[in-house]
Amino acid sequence: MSDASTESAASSRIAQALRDDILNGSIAPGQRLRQEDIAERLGGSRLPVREALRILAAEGLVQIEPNKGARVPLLDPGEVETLYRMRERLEPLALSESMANLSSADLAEISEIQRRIEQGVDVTEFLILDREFHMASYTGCTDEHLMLSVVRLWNSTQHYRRAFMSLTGSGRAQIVNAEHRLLMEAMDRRDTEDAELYLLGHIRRTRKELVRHPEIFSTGS
Amino acid sequence: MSDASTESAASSRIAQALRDDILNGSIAPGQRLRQEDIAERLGGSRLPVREALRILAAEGLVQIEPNKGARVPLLDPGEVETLYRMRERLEPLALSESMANLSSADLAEISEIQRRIEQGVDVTEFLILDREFHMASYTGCTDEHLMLSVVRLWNSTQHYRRAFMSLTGSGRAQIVNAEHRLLMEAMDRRDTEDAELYLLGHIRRTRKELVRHPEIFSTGS
DNA sequence: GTGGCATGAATTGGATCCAATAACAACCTA
DNA sequence: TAGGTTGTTATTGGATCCAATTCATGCCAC
Repeated sequence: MSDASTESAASSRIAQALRDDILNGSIAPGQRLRQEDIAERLGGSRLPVREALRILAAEGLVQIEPNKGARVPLLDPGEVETLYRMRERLEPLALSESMANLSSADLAEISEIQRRIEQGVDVTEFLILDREFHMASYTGCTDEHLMLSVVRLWNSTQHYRRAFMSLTGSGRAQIVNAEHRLLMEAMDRRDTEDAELYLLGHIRRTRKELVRHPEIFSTGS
Repeated sequence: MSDASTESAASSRIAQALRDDILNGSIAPGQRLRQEDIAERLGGSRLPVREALRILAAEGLVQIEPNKGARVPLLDPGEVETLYRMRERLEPLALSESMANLSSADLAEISEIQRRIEQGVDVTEFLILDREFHMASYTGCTDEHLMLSVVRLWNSTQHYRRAFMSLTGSGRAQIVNAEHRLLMEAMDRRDTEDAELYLLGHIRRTRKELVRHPEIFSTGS
């Protein structure tokens, strides 16, 4: 994103570049990541690349096998389903911790993101905005552990969310928009209980739809 | 070849040694970990130490600040409370995923662990056995992501669990034993719903007790 | 006496080189 | 011809050396 930032170390910079590549689909699940290639492509030696891979492994974006290198995890339907069940449990908690600290400006920001979602229907754009929408609703949650776990869950499932959206098209967008609006309305009312419930339903419905589309997980090889 | 097992790489070996030191309290929260010291103490150069620290950071056992080194996280009461709320949500899920796959031999093993808990009252021993008890109840959960999250939560809160047990003594042990027995009984009945509920109550009660003892978090400085 | 600043030492981050391990291929043998 | 074996190559893991950053100490000015 912001290439202007020379503020961070080389290791963080490489991690960020790889993270972007994995999340936007440039690097597909199952693909192997050779240290030397990355070092040459992104600049620097292999050492910061190794550290970057460790960072990404901590975020669930790659998995490292000793003496075998790093690759983007290739998940089976059962694993993704469990990740969604984890989201169903953790994200309502993050939302409840966030609610009390959300300013009306924050709520306006969330509303603005949703407005943009309802305009643009491009899949790539939707994935970005949908993530922004939910993350914006968690900005009031100050707990680092909880937010890190939530981000990990989003990262690990990002590819399958994109595959699902690419497959089903914009037909389901209406349902998502309705769910988002219900969630926003509860948040505007400062009703934490309702907000948690709508969020739970939103994630759970998505999980059930994902499970019904196993073709998303075909490796294509 | 002096040691029995040449099984693991130096980086994993160092990580394991540090993990043990942190979990058993040899390295206290807030303490800084200098790479050169560790390298000298455990053998090897600084490089595998750096990788080991990354591994531990992924598990929540240390936190790394750029150019400032690694230290064992020092949590405040609010953070620990949130970690326990996360446990309340995730561990019943892990238990439910586990239940179907537990053999009667597994249940017997759990029962045996609980039997040993009810004999020995030593704090150090209790912490080990209590962890074994719960982890044994999750052995049927095959999902790596979920189990890794659960282990992270146990790791991050280990020190405060020890401080709490050291403080309150064995008076509370009776309550824990009663809760464990209720949980075991539900598991023996293959009643997942009840088991989840007892587990939730067990964790939640512990959280509330922890919150009522803020002296656990005094740094001592 | 106190605050800011510069200089030094200590520590982390990165690059290059070397060793160990694993994937791969060609070969030989039954 | 099939299977095992052995040698080669590619890739990761580790050690040493050098640079960059941070922290502490002490000094000087006010």
